[in-house]
Amino acid sequence: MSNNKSSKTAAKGARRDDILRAAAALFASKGYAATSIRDIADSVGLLSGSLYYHFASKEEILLEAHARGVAQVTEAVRAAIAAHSQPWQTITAACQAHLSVLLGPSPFSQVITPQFPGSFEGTLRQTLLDQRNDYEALLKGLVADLSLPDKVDARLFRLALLGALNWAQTWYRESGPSSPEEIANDIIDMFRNQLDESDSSTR
Amino acid sequence: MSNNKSSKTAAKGARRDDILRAAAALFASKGYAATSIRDIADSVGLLSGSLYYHFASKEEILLEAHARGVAQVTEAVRAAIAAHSQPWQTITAACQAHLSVLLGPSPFSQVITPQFPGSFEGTLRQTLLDQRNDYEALLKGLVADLSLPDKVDARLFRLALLGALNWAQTWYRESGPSSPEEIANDIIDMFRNQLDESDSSTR
DNA sequence: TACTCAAACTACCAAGCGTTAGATAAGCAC
DNA sequence: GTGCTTATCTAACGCTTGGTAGTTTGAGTA
Repeated sequence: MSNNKSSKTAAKGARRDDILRAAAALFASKGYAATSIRDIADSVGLLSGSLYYHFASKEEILLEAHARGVAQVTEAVRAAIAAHSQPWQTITAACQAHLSVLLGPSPFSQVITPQFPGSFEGTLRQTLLDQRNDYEALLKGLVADLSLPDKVDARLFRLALLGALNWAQTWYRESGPSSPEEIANDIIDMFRNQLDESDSSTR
Repeated sequence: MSNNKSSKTAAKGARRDDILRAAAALFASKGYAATSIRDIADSVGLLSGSLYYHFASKEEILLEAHARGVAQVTEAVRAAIAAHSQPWQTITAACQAHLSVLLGPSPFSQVITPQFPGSFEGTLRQTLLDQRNDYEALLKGLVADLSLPDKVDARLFRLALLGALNWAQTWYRESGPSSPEEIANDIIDMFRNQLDESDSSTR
């Protein structure tokens, strides 16, 4: 029965997913080093040894969770970009997508930022960096399209914007007054007006 | 001999200082959870048990290192503020001081940011938050003095600015093209011009 | 009914963890 | 020089860590 096979596959995928999801949530809230393999197993209702049927190591869990987080953000931003053509509208939509995934319910995207600071070493560190590279390149392109005035350094603009956005992970509460999209929009506004004196037609 | 006593006190203080310094550097680079008491002892040339002559626990080391970091930044910013009176000049000087300490050689200030994300629980978490509160209040005052236009939310302005600045910890390299002061200055510029159409006299 | 196999469990390992207690050696005080 | 203090080392404690090996379970297949 093909139905059988597919449900089995789905079930297996679901288990992996559960584990990754639980691990991502724990990594995001306590940090990677402070999260034990037993914490993860507990939170998904298994015993510690059982995780090694699904994953080869703790590192593998981190890498896959991180990859999913990056993929989710990238996808959302790609979709947002595709829906616009005017550069400032495009980057605004991209920032909204970025922040709404980052502050949204998915535990994967929350793994991305706080872990980063260089806390890791060697191969692990490099793999994490590689996973981000495509996304960084995407953002670079968006900033380049803005054709900023010469006096504004595009690199610093991108880094400052990204910092302002990502920092929201530190203080954002779902119960607060603004949605992620509103926050992203307001932040973009702060970065904008002085830069486009000659091109405020779309505002 | 009073000389004797003072040199003794100084020596003791110096040891504590060495340990805190080494611990702060390790916490900043590997994270608190991933840093063992033996790592700290090794890096200062002692054995693990000996640290407990100087500190009661690993947590105490973190708390004191964190407090020193916050104190260093606060002091630098206070001094910068005192030297100016015009609001935008004042906040610019404050941001320069903030960033130059944060990206400077002191390991203490580097403990402040990356550790934060909520990674800690209970009393420890609250104590860390309390240590930051005074500094946050200081910044709030600076932003309030700017008398921003009504359409700009002062809270979001402060958080976005702080995010843009602090994010530099992620990407700043001493070998890069800009100094912390230049970076802070350029970031403030990005946030500024659109906000003071009526008050650009000091630019 | 017997076989297969995914998916879990049980039980353990060696290493490392934070922390403690007691011994030791040097320096100052009387 | 005897005694107190400071700063360290030695050695161990109980516990947790990431990881492994072997066993059991239960459902699907022949």
